Amino acid sequence: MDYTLSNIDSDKKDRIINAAIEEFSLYPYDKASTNNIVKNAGISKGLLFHYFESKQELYDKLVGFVINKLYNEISSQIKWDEKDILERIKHLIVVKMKIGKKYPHMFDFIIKVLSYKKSSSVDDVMDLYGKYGVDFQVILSDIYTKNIDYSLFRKPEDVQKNINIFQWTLEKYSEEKLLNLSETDVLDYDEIIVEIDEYLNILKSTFYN
Amino acid sequence: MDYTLSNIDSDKKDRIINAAIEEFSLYPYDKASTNNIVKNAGISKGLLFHYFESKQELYDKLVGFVINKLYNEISSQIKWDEKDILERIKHLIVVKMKIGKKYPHMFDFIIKVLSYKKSSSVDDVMDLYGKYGVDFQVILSDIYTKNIDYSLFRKPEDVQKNINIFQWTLEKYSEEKLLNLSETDVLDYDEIIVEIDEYLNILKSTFYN
DNA sequence: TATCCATTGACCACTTTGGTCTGTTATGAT
DNA sequence: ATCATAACAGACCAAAGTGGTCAATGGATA
Repeated sequence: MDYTLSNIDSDKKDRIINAAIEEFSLYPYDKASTNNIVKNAGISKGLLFHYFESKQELYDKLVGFVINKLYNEISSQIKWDEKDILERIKHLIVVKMKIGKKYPHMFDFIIKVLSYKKSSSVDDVMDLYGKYGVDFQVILSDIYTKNIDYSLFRKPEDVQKNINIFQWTLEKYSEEKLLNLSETDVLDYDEIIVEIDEYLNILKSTFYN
Repeated sequence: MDYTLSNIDSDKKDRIINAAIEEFSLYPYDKASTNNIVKNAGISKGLLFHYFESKQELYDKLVGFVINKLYNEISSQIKWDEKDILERIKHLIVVKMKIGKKYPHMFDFIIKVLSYKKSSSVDDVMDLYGKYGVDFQVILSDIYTKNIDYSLFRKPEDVQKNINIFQWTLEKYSEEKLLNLSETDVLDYDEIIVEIDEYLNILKSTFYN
């Protein structure tokens, strides 16, 4: 399976991918329109079906591409030697925001895919899902557990709930940040990290020793 | 304007409302299908257009009905004499969960409506939005500010961020609770309140004097 | 019996659907 | 220069879906 869709010219490829991701993240498979995709990608109907033999194949390849991309992006950027779970979460949030800025609908798309999980008829993609979808979710959970120093917490009996508070706080923070963003806005990550750090300090000073 | 849609038989009314809310919360106006609505409501096409003269009127009346319903439900159940913001938020969350259980898609629907805010051509509904949509958002903000005792906070300089942490934590909690719920499940509110109280205790003991 | 209105679903004109096909242009090897 | 092959366009197709209509039915009330 070709995760990169590399036989297509790079610029056009990005336009197709982005248009398709947007369409499939906006609407469920049946309501997603290939007409919209070609319109937004700025290509002809014929070309789309020259590259992909059907709407289904386009969708399947897209899932493969996106899961692969996210997996690589996240796993390569997480600092596994960081033992403080708050720093881990912060790092994940920033990575997610960066990806979300470049591919605005990638996360919506993959969340939809993983939650529906409706079996694809194409074996190749089920394999792919088994291979990467599972790994993808494993790595997400590893971030919160692997090599974490739980002795930092003031109250050992509340560790799980504390972690939830950490996670929920930072997730909502980034959601709201991305939500109030117009198309052309540029994210100032330094500024964001400063703001996140303020929350981190509050959380650390109250929940850690 | 008839907020109750009361000329329709109550049982059938609920089915139509729920089916329409679901369809409009799932898809944007153009992609929402009246065929789906009548199918899910278990009525004939003719009957829908007997009650509502067009798809647009159905949508407009629905917006009025839902905003009115939410406004009344929330404003009547909030305890305005409660000075602890955490208790306020907790109460709001529980109310939201109860509404979300009876009308599963009402909140998705209204969030979509309020965020798009695309001007309706029907004056009546713009008035309605001006009247209730604004009030609705005012009341939501009042919950977090009106008659709140801020002296409870340990660190006065962090009050706003602390409140954000409270809000985000409890919102995410309820979102996840409702998300992992199958259609037939019954919500045990006593149990939920116990669980929320555990979070409240943690937050109070760390952020309050 | 006559009136009335809720209710049905076949039906309409129109749009949109995924996909095809023929033709044209660009590329690049010989 | 030639020829093959790929890239690309867009008119076109049958099929499905769209919002909306309307004559017909059935049940209730007077």
